[in-house]
Amino acid sequence: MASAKTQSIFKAAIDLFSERGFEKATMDEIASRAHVAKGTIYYHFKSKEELFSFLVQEGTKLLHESVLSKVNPRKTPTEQIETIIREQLRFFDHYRDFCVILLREAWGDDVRQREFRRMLVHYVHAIEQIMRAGIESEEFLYTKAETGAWSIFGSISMAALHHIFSEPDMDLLLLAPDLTRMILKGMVSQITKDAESLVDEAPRKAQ
Amino acid sequence: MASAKTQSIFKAAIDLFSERGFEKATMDEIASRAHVAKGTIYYHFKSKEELFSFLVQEGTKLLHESVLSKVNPRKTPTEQIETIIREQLRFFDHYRDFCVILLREAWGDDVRQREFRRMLVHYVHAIEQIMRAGIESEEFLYTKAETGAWSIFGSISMAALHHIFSEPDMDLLLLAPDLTRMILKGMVSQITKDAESLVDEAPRKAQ
Amino acid sequence: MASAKTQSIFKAAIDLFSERGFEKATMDEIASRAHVAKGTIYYHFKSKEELFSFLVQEGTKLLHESVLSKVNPRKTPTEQIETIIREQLRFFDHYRDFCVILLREAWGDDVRQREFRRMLVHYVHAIEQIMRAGIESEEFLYTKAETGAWSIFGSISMAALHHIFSEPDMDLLLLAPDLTRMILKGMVSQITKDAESLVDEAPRKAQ
Amino acid sequence: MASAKTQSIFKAAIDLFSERGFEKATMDEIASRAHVAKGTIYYHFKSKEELFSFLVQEGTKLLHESVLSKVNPRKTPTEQIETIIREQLRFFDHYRDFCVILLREAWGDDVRQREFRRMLVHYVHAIEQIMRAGIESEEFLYTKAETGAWSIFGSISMAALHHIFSEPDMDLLLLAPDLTRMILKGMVSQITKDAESLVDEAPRKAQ
DNA sequence: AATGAATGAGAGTTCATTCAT
DNA sequence: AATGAATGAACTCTCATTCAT
Repeated sequence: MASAKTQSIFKAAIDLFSERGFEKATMDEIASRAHVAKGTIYYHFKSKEELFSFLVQEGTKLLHESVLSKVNPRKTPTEQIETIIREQLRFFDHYRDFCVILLREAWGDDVRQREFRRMLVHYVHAIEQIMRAGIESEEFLYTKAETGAWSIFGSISMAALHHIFSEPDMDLLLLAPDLTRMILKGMVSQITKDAESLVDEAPRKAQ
Repeated sequence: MASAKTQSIFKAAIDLFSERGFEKATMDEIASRAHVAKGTIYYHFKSKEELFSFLVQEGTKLLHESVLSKVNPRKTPTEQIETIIREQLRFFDHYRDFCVILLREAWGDDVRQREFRRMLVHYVHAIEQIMRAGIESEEFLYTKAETGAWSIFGSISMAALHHIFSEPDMDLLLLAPDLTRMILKGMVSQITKDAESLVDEAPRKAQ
Repeated sequence: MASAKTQSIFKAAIDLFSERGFEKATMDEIASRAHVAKGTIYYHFKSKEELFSFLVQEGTKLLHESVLSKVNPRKTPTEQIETIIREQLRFFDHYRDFCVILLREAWGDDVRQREFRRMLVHYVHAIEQIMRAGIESEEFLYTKAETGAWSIFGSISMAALHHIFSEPDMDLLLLAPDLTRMILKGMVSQITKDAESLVDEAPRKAQ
Repeated sequence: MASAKTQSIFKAAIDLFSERGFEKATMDEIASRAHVAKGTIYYHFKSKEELFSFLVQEGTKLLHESVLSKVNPRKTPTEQIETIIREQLRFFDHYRDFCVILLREAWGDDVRQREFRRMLVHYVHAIEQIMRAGIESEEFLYTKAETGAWSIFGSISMAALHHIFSEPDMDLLLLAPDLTRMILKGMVSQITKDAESLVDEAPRKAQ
């Protein structure tokens, strides 16, 4: 599972799936970038789909671990969310290729895409749990936790994705302060916040 | 530009690009779903890329118009953002196929993808302008407008995308209240907000 | 179904399937011998299997028609069998390639092979019917008709097949007198026949 | 030549060549069914062709011995033929896999197939000799011995082959009485035989 | 303005064979 | 004597594009 060849195939595959997308990445090019013969890939992975699946599984597992292992469950939900934002940015910064794959290849009805979404859902669930705890303790405003979690995930991911393409040399961690503030405190400043009634307080029991 | 044939090719193409993605959608299937001969598509569009580009251009133009025409520039930035959230959700709800294409096909280095991003950037710029106005008038907390705009766009888009795949029958507009509250007021409730110092107030001049 | 291209693909396919067998015949070579591009074959036939099936169907249909149309149902079973031997040899002589395919590719558990056998069984059934009629009228010695029919088919086919490979220039029809005599009158001469009791008379009702 | 490994490779190869045919049987599957590593096969056999040739040689040698050792040269040609029919059926019943290989893989222009036919010809020659003796002694009707021998071989083989696929559980020896009668006495009953002149008496010297 | 038969470069995959251990 | 990871040539099949009609 971690021979030198397997490793180098793995690396080349991430590279190329990120660069060209699943469909346009070719096994020929993966092989040549991994400095192995094409047959060697098929000796280690049953098919292109399986290579991709393996990579996605390892990737999301790593995302899950990298981010959530940093979250201290004894801290407040607010602090936990703040950690998630920071660590997810750090992960995306480190694994830019995987980040691109993640946000591009998860949407569709292929088996591979469904499976990918399942792994992603698993990660977002963790955010959802923190939200629920915060709502329970009234530290957070009431929100449908599922929507909230995906909103947070989208906020971080899209900001990261945009910067990966528009400013490739930028350190994505620089986005953390702004994203944290926006996600936790919202856009509207204190001063005007009380006055407005645009946003209805959601009933605490509706869900 | 809008003959009956062109229209039906257009519809079929959106359908299939959304269903299968750019690479897996075939001209054969587009032709058959549009009830025209394959040659006919090439009579109207130079290539698959061009068909896709045309579709992306019309789509983002429509997104731009559908959403921004509803924004009243004489209202407050807060109200404008609220309108954008609602109208973007309405648009995504109406054009789910395009929404999927948008979020899946924009990321990569192909000409087609770059062009797609340029159109998208144009749309997000409009959000950015509103942010800047709000920050200027101190109605909004200070944030790097670019990051903020993409964060908002990501928040709405990802929540929508998730629900498109997990609850296909749901009316996406139902996400509006939660998203609006999260984006404008943030997650943290009033009570605890003052106490915490986790989120540093960003210096007003840094950008 | 009978365009010039389809015809030439058909011819080339028979040629090559006979020359190399189903597995070793390549679509590339079939295409080049048919003077069409490889894609053209796939435009007309879904797959190599389907091309083969089509060819087998046409071939066995032709065998069936060529041989059985010559059989006069008002003549005696003996005469009918004699016709079948002669006409099957004529067919094999004319379509040597198909003859080789027939006897080589029908045995196995692939869908293609099962289907092939079904067509073959259909042909041998016709021989079986004649046998049954002859047995009924006591013109023929009692024999299990199924076994008898396959015995006749095997006798003709194997003799033909052997000569196709060992004496490619020989007219297979020259085999007709010997085969007819052997099949109808057996090997043993009149003189000795009565004396021997080796072959038990089969009970007329056993089947 | 007969180590435990060689034996088990041999068995697995017969199995798979019969099940899938020469081309579709893979060395991987043969190795795995023989419970040896793939390299081991190549240690014992130079190539797939050679493995097949070895197997064919052993098989036809066994056929030759199994059948002809039962033929008593002091008995009449009629009795000898009767023995051959019975014993060939017994052999085919016992080695069904080899029987299928025999009748499927012998026809073609590959070296392997030519060699196979040479072995087969050797066996059929033995039948031919008996025929010649019978013709000489006027116990048999005059027939071109070569044609007659292949006719007999085809008759037995095709009947066996058909039943192997259509009634896998049947004992092939049950075919012996019918085949013996057909081959020795022919289809036509005594009563009508004299009357008919359809089958010309072949001139005794033509060959 | 519209067609669809024809194309061929290029994709994913298989597998007999080799060879260092 | 035996192994199995590695190879790459060769295979089937796909599909955007062309062009004569």
